[in-house]
Amino acid sequence: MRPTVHDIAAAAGVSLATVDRVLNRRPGVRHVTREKVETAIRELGYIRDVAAANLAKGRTYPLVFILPASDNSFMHGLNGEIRQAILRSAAERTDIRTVEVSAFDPAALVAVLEELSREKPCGVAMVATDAPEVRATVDRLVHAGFPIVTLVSDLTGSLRHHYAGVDNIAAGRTAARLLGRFLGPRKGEIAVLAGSMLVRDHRERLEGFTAVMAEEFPELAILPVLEGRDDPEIAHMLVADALARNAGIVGVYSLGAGNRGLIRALKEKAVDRTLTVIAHELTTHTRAALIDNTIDAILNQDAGHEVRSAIRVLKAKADGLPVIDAQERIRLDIFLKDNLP
Amino acid sequence: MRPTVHDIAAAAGVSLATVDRVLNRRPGVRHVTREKVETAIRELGYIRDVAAANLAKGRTYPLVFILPASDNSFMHGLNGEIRQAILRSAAERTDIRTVEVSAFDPAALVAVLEELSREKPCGVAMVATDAPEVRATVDRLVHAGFPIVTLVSDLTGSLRHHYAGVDNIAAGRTAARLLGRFLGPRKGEIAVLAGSMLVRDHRERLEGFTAVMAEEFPELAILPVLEGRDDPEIAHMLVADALARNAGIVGVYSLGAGNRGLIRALKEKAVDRTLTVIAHELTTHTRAALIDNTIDAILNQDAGHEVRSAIRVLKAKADGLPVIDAQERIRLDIFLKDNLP
DNA sequence: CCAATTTTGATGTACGTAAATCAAAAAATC
DNA sequence: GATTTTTTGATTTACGTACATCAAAATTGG
Repeated sequence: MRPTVHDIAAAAGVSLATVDRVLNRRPGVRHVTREKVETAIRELGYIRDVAAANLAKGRTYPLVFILPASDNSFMHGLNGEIRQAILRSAAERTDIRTVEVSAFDPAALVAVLEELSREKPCGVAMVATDAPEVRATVDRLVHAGFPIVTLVSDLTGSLRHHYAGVDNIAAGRTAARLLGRFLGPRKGEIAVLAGSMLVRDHRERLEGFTAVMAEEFPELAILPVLEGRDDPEIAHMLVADALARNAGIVGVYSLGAGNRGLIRALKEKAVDRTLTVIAHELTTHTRAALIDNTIDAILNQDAGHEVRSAIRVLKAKADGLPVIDAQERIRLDIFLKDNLP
Repeated sequence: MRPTVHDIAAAAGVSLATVDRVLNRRPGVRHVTREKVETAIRELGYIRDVAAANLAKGRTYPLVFILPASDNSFMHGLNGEIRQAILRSAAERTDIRTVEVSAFDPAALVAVLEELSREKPCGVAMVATDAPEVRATVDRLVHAGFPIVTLVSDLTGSLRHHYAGVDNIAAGRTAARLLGRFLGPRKGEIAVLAGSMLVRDHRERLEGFTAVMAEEFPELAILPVLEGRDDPEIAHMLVADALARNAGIVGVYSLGAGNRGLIRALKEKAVDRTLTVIAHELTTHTRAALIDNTIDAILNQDAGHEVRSAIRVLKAKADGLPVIDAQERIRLDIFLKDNLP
C-alpha cells in the first residue's frame, strides 16, 4: 500500500499539519523538523497523490496558447487541434484560451506576454518569434516561475521549459538526403520554395538542406530561394516562372506553406519533365499530390501531437512533476504514398 | 463550474443515492426515474470526475502484458519499456505484470489467457500469435467484458479493442518504395532477410514489399527470402552466402531482427559493391550502421510509444472512456542518418 | 385493503490531500 | 524570568465520488 501523509506524520513523529507545511512549502517549520519530515518522505518513498491533491485544491490549469495570426493550413490545423483540446478540458481540468498575435511582430508578442503575466495562467504555450526582446521577456517570466513552452517554432537560447516541435535543421537535412537519393545519378538544379527567410523554421530547414546538399550531392545546384510568403498564388507564380526559365531543374523542395500553388504549377509542367518533389506539411492538397505522384515525399509535424504534448508538459511543470522525454519528443514524420495515415 | 452529482440530483428532483445508482448501474431504480436522471445528466453536460471517482474507489488498474519469450533486441527493448512503465505505476495507479509465453505457440498463449481470465485483471496487452484458437479465446474474453489490446503483432478479425503497433503491410510497401527510389535506374536483384515466415508481422511486411516491387519496380527482382530466425549468426551466414553467390544483388531488405549479423556480412563485402540497404528496428547496431552508410534507411516502431499507448487504451476501456484515436496511432518511423533521435 | 416487494431518500463514512483555525508548546529576545 | 515570537499539534472542513445502511415511500400482488 502506498504511504500517505498520515504515514509520513507518524514516521517523522510530527503532526499532519507539519507534514502539510513541508509538502506545500508553507512557512513556520524549523529546519530540523523539515529535515525529519523530508527524511521520512524519502524513506517511505512517499509520492503525493496528484489526483487527490488536485481534487482538494479544486485545481484547474488555466493555459494560454499564443498563436500568430497566419492564414495558412498548418496554422488552421493547429487551431483545430487546440479546439479539440478545449473540448477535452473538462476531463483534463484544463482551461485553455488562445490569443492571436500579428505574425513576426516581436513587440506585439512581448506585449501579450507582459499582459498575460498579470493574469497568472499556470502555463503558456507560444509559437515563438525569434527576437532578442522576446527571449528576454520569456527568460524573465520563466524566472518568475511561469511555465512556458514553445510550440512549432523554438526560441533558442531562452529558458523556455520545453520545445514542442520538430528539429527543423534535421528536417532540412532529411529532405536533402531524400531528394539527393531519389535523384540518384541525375544532375541538375534544385528549386527551393520557402515562405519567408524571416521565419526561423524556414531558415533552419534551408540551412540543413543546403548543408547536406553541399556535403553529399555536389552535382545538384541549389537555385536562389523563392519566397512565396506561404501564399498559394505567389507560390504558383514563382514556381511556374522558375520552371519556365530554367530547363535544368530536376528537383523541388518546398519547405513552407502555400503548397496548393506549387502543386498547380507542377501539374501544369508535368508533361515537360519529371521532377522529384519534397514538400512539408501533410494537408488535403499535399496528400492528394503525393498519391498522384506529383509529390514524392512529405515531411510533416503532427500538430495534434504538438498541442497535446505542450499541454502535458505545462501541466507537469505546474505540478512540479517529471515528464517522459521520449514521449514528448516531436518526431519528423516522413510520408511516402504507402504509409499515409 | 462543472456540474456535480449534487446538481444532477437537484435538477432531476431525486436524491443523491438515486443518481449514484444510475451512474454506477446499480439496481433498484424505476425506468422512468432512470430516464429523468439521464436527461439531467445530458442537459447539464455532466462529466464524472474520474480522479475523484478513482480516489473514492481506491481504484488501481491491474494490467498484464503477455510477451513471447524471444531473445532479440526488439523484445528486450519492449521489456525495458514495460519496466519503465512499472516504475511509473505508483503515479498512474497501475499494477503491471508481465507473463512470458513460449513464442509462436498458440496453445500456450490460450492457456495463459484462460488462467488470466480467472484472476480478473482490468486489462490485457498481448503480443498476439495469429491462430484461430487464440482468436476464439480472445473473442470470448472480450465478450465477457475483458479489455484486450494487441501489441506489436495484431490478431486480425478478432474483437480485440485496439492494436498498438504499426501497419506492417504499409511498412513493407514503404521499404519497397524507398529501396526502389534509392536505386533509381539501377537494375538487379534484391535480397530479403526475414526472421521467419511463420510470424505474421514478417509475412505482412514481405507481402507489402513484394506488392510494391512488382507494381512499380519491375526491373528489380526479389530473390527467395532468407529466413534468419532473428539470429545474428544465421543472418550473417545467409547474407554472406547470398552476396558471394549472386553478383547481381543491388539491394537488401531486412524485415526482421538479427541485424548484427547482416551488418557484419555487409561490411565484409563493402569493397566489392555498393548496396542499398533498408532494415527494420532502430538498435545500437543499426544506428551505427546507418551513420557509417552501411544501411541507408531504418524503419522503426517505437516500443515505448506502443507500451504507453496500450496502457492508456486499457485504462480508458476499463473506465469506459473514449480514446483519442490520432494519439494512439502507432506511426512507422523512417530514419535516415539525418533525423535520428 | 393489507401485505409483500420494489423503489427512493437521507445520511454517514471513506478515499488522500489542502487549507484554515486556534491552542499549546518551544524557542528567541530583552 | 517574563515577554514576544516562532513553531508545532489537534482538529475541522472541503473537494467529488463511491458505497453501505436503514428508514420511508411508492408500487405491486393477492
